Amino acid sequence: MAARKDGPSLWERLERPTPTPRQTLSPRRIAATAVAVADAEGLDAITMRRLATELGVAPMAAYRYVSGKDDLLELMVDHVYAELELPSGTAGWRETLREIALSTRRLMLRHLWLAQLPAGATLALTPNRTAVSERSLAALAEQGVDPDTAMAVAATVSSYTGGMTGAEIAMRQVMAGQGWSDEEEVYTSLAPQLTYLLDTGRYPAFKRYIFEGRRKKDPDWQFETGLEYVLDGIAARMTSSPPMSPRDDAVRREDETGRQDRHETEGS
Amino acid sequence: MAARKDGPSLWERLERPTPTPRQTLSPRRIAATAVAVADAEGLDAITMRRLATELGVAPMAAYRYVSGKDDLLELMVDHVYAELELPSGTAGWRETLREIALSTRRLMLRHLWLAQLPAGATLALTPNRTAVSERSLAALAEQGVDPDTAMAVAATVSSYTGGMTGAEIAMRQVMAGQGWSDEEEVYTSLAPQLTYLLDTGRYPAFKRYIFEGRRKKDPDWQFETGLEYVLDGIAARMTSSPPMSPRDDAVRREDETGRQDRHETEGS
DNA sequence: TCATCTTGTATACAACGTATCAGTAGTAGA
DNA sequence: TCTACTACTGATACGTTGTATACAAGATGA
Repeated sequence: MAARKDGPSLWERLERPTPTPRQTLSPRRIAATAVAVADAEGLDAITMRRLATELGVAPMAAYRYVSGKDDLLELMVDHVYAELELPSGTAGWRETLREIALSTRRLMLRHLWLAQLPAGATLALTPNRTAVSERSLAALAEQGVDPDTAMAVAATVSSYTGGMTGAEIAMRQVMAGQGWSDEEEVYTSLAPQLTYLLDTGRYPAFKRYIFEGRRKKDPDWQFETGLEYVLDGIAARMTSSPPMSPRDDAVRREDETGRQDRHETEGS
Repeated sequence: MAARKDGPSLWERLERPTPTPRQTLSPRRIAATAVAVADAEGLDAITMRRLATELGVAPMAAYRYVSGKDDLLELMVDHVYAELELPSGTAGWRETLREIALSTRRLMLRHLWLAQLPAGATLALTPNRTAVSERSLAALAEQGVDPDTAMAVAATVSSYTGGMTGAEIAMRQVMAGQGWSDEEEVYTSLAPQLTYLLDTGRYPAFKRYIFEGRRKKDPDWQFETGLEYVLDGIAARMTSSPPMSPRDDAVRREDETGRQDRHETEGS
């Protein structure tokens, strides 16, 4: 502490690892690194300190770019939503919404930690997430659907998608933690909690599904079945009540919208 | 440290506050207390220490009853699901599923922290949560729906319900944090984040909703509209493909099922 | 050359979840 | 009535976490 104001000696200077090329950090790099860690080890591995070591930087360094951990999580969400491939644009509303739903599910399965986020964080209004909503709303507006209905429809599909996929991921992780195989010895190697529940006899219909369900191991079928229900229900209303003010001039062309020229956080 | 083995003196004994009536704790009391705190101050207020002081007990005391904080959260979830009023049983599947969805939404709005839980915890298989699934599955089985389809239907509705209500709660909290009033000065007092997004011009359909949406402040309408879509879509499939093996003997009566004689965590 | 801005670093702290162990009130045998 | 036992609660402590604050070193512009 004595030689503080004298500056470092020559030897100290020589020993200093690298003259730290400035600007080693950026929101992009931070997001990409955090996402890589979360993909590999789950959301619990995301720690400001862990992130710092992964970036090769002091624990507090990232705070120049994110105001705190919540910010970091938002950044991560936006970063991965840039991956989501949006349908090209000429298909009808139904095909558009369907493809967005399937893409979203694939995205969540690729980044399981998305399902571990508190419900609020998943819904944060980040640029790339908003682009997805925009695509859905635009497809509906093009059909002449009024804004309120369009939002209700889009919210319905995306709620279904998020909820269903979240449940699928939770189930997967329980099964992985339990070391289940792929076959039908479900009951014998059941999680103790579940065994207890079923044996109370209070859940016969649930039990029947566990024993007799054939599609238990087919999450694709489950997801797509439910998705068709939802889309069918929407379609019924769309055709029964004729579209209001089709080609309203307030409906912008969406060629100019969407994802080209995206926000900072992009690519991977 | 000297008089350790002599035991407390008479005066010490007299001074001891209460001779601690045994069994001050129980899972019920723990759950009820934790729920009360979370209801009043949000999930972040739930701390093992805070819980302990609220119970008037040492920080580690609760660990005799829950193995850790995750356990505590599960206990809380189960505790509040005991509140959920299940439909009485004679209505058709559609009315049953509809009422369960509405009840679930009301429950979540009463306990906003349910939406803050990581997606996995909300789906934990607790007795009272399973009772809700059971009720849906039973209503469908009674109609002769096979177990796989019944589960797909039930999962669809509950995914929709959880996702939609979670989004509603997140929105509410953003609005509350921003101090919005009830009227149409939406854009001027908009959250800065949202203002920025809209001004990029990349989200015209989204922007149109913000400016022209009439039902923005009507979450009941939004929820029920989407719910009808979902139920309509299910109904279409149910009638088009005739039920298989109606009154199959594997379909138990559900008079005996459901929620009477519930698990430990009950009431409030 | 010097002041200023930017960017990463060092240190520190309060709060958290929880392991461990000690104490103590009730119960059961003698 | 005494003693041993058991079930429960309390105290203490440790490692980790998010983050406030103050500082230093490279970059920049006069």
